[in-house]
Amino acid sequence: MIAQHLSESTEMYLKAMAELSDHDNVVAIARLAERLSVTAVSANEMMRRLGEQGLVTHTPYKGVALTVKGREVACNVVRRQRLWECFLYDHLKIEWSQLYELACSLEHATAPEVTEALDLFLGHPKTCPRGNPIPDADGLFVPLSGIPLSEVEVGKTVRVLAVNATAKDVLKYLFERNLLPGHEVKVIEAAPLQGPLTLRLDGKNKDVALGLSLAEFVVVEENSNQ
Amino acid sequence: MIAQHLSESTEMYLKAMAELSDHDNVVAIARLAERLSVTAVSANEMMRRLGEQGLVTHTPYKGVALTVKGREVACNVVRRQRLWECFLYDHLKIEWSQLYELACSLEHATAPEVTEALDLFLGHPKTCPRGNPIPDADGLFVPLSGIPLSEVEVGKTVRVLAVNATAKDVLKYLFERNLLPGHEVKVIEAAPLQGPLTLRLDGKNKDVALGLSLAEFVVVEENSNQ
DNA sequence: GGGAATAATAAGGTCAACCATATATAAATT
DNA sequence: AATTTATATATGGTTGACCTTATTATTCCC
Repeated sequence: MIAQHLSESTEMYLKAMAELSDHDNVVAIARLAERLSVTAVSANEMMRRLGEQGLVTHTPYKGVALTVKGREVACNVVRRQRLWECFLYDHLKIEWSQLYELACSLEHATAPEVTEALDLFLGHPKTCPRGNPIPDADGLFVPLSGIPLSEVEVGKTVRVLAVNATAKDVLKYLFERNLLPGHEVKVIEAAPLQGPLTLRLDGKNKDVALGLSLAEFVVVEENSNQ
Repeated sequence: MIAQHLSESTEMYLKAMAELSDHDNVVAIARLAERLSVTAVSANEMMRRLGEQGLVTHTPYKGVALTVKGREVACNVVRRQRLWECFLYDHLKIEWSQLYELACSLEHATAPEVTEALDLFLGHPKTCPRGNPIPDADGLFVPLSGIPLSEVEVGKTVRVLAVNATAKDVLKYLFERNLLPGHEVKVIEAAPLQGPLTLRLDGKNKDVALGLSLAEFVVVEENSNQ
């Protein structure tokens, strides 16, 4: 199968689908539109086009899903994205909260030979600085087996596996509070009515309040200690 | 002056102008169109648009020239291009003849903070693997003081300073014949009627024939020995 | 079962960057 | 000076990816 060049727009839609799809792989077009900051009409049009290209399937009133071919492309886009994040962070010392955005521009301009040479240069990294797995050249990767911090029971202590946010301001906010892969978080309290969590980081004294919708972005390991 | 994002197309036009302009800085629109593989009509349209943005000036029937602002942008594009060439060659071990093309895609997707971090990472290189100078963050660089190999007198021995070609096949051809920066070339013979040059490389026995228009791409130092 | 919310489609518009064809104008050459 | 050649402009068309404003269809929930 010859990989003709797909537009930046196409790659962004496919990547967003891969990032948003859970269990059944289906994504509501409205969610996609939201993530990509376009109108629902535009997203619908795009889905028709991608459908014609055999990259997605659309079940009206249900949502869209990646085809095998679509998933292949999406994984490759994610691969490029996360490899660039590694490079920008480890070698260029770019600020953590800017990684996603800056790597995103580069990913669409990266030829296969550059992707593979970069992977080799970086020593075949398994995860990006945000903690997410990097698909290999065949699109394979070990999915994160964690749960959102928002679902952790009060009193438990867990370790952060990854941060799934993409927006720069959200990343900056989490970075400033040290909610980064590898850090330990104890859930001290969960305020009622979707109120914020109170967290204790790395056993330190100072506690941190975190809104529930922000806590959804933070993926932590499921099995806690004590 | 706030640097709003210019389109890839705009950057390519400005870069081509910087690469094609000689002495008086003026480029014929037909040359530009040729280099960018678009029709003269398209190039004319684009020059009107760039003129409105204050990036170029167009003197009808004479040609176009970069304004100060346009030159600033162009130098920055060239800077990004050549820094990426260094990275791709020195660190990713990408094939020499592919450097221009692959770096070209990346250059348009490179934010200022990445450019500067890359420059630092690379140790502020002065030239790219093709031998061309890399403008600094202010757009300053020492222009090459060389002449095309096509203009060297028969019998003289010169050193290659840079290769100005951009097309992959041309670069591959020159690479295979070792016409690379740093190598020594003796012009053995120049065939009449725009015929090819006969060259001796690095004092080796085997001679190389090179068409005149190809020899124009090879920039060599002016002052020869013997 | 009926209405509210959500989703899809239809119709028409914009914008950048291309294209072709035709005509007008300046420059260069004889 | 006249012709050829190069350059410029006018006109109209295309494509991808957006947009808005209806209108229609479906699903969900009381």
